[in-house]
Amino acid sequence: MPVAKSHARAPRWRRRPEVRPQQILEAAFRVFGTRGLHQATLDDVARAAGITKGTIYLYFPSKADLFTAMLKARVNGIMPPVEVSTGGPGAVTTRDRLCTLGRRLYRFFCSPAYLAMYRTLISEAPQFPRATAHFYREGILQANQRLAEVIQRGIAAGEFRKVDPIIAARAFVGMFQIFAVSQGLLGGQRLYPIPEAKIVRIVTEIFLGGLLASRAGTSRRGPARGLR
Amino acid sequence: MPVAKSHARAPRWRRRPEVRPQQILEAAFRVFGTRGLHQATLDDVARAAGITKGTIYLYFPSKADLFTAMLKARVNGIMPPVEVSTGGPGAVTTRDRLCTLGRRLYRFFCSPAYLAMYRTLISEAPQFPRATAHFYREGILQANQRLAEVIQRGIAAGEFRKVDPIIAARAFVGMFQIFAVSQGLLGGQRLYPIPEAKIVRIVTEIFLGGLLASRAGTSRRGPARGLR
DNA sequence: TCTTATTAACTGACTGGTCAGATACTTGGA
DNA sequence: TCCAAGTATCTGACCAGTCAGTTAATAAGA
Repeated sequence: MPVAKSHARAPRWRRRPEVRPQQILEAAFRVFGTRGLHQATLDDVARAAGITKGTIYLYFPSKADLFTAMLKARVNGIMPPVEVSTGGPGAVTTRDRLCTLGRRLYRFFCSPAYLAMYRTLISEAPQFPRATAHFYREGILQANQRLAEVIQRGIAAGEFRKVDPIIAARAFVGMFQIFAVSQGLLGGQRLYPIPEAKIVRIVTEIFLGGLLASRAGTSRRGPARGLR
Repeated sequence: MPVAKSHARAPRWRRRPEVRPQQILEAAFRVFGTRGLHQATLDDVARAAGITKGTIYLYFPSKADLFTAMLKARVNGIMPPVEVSTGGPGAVTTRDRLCTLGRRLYRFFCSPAYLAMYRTLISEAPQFPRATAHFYREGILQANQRLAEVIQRGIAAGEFRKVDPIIAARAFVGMFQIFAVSQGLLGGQRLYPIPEAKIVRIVTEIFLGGLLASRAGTSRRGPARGLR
C-alpha cells in the first residue's frame, strides 16, 4: 500500500544541526549506561537518537571522543545536589539536616541514572584516565566538598566533635553507596533485599552517633588498642 | 644457527592436562581484570597462560563460560577472611577486634587483586545475572555474615548497643570501600591522596562511636526529626 | 539553484570459534 | 631396553560475523 504522494507528508528526516550534539550525548548516555561502552555499538546510539551512524561522525570524531564528551556532560550526574542552605527555616540543627540528606542521598544512589553512571565510570576509568580525572575533580570531589561543608558547620556549632569533614563526608556517602550498589547492580534479582527506611535509619544513626560531641571522647587515647 | 639436534632439547610445548584449567583461569583473571572482559581477547588470555587460543577451547566451551568459571573460582577473592576467633588472647574487646579488622579490611580493598575483581564484577554484572547472583550469595553475603557475627558478639557482650548487625557490617565495609575504590580506580593518578592511617582511624572512630553502648540513646525518639 | 545536514552502502580490521594436522607422551611387543 | 603404533594434547591457520570509521549520493532548507 503506497503512501499517497504529494500529500505534504512529513519529511523522512529534518536538519537539526543545533540540537544534534545534545541529542546524541543523551542517547549515548542511555545506551552506554545500559550496555556498556564496548557492548554498545554506534548504530545502537544512532538508533536511540533517531538518526544514523554517519551523523554521529559529523559531531564527534570517534566513539571514544563521544564517550568522554558524554562523561563531561554528565559531571553533575554522579552526585546529588547538596544544598548548603545557609539560612534554612531557623532552628534546624545540622543533625536534622544530615537526616534528610541521608535519605535523599540513598534515593539518589538507587536511581538507575546514578547506577548506570557509576557502573560506566568504574568500568572505563582505567581506559580513560584523563576523562576520569576530570570527572573525579569536578564531580566527585566537588560534591564531597559541599557535603563536608555541612558537617563542618556542625562542628563549628559545637554539635559534632572535631573530625576531618572531608573524610567524614566520604565515609557517610560510602555507607549509602554500598547498599545502593549491592542491591541495584549485584543483587539485581532482589537477593536479600533490605527496606530503604531501615537502611537510612541505621546508617544515619551510626554516623551521627560517631560524630556527636556529647560523649567525652570516642577513643580513650587515639585510635584505641589494636590499631597500633 | 640451528639447534644441535638429538641433544634432548626442551620440547616446544608439554602436555599438562592437569594444570591447564587452573592455568587458564589464572591468566583469565589477570587479563580480564586489567583490560576488561570485552577488551581482552582470547589470544591475550592464551598468551598470558603460555598456550594458544585453541587450547582454551579444549577446557572451556566459550569465552563467556571461561569468564563465569573464573568468577566462580574467585568467589573468595572479593572479601577478606574475617577470623571470628572465638577464643582470642583473653581480654580482647570487640572494639579492639574491629580496629585491627578495619585496617585489614582497608588494605585488602586497596589491593590490585580486589580492585580488579570489584571492577570486573560491577562491569559485567548485568550481563551475567546468574554468575553474579552466585557470587553475591556465596562471596559477599557470606563474608558480610562473618563480619556481622563479630558485631553481634559485641552486642551480646553489652559493648555495643542493639543494631542490626548485618546492616552495620555492610556499612562498615562501605566506608572503607569507597576510599579504596576512589583512590584505586578513579584517583589512579593520586588525586587528593589521603594517608591510610588517617582513613582507618577516622572511619573506625565514627563506626565505634556510632555503635558503642555508653550513651543513653543516639536518637531521642527514633530517627530524629527531619527523617519523617 | 546552491549549500549542507543526513543517509546508507561500503571497507577494512579485528576476534570468537573451528579444525586439520603436528607433537608430546604412553603402551606393549620384541 | 628399545622401538613402533597409538592416543591425548596442543597448535596455528582459517572462517564468518561484527563494527568503527568512510564516502558517494540524496534530500532539506534557504
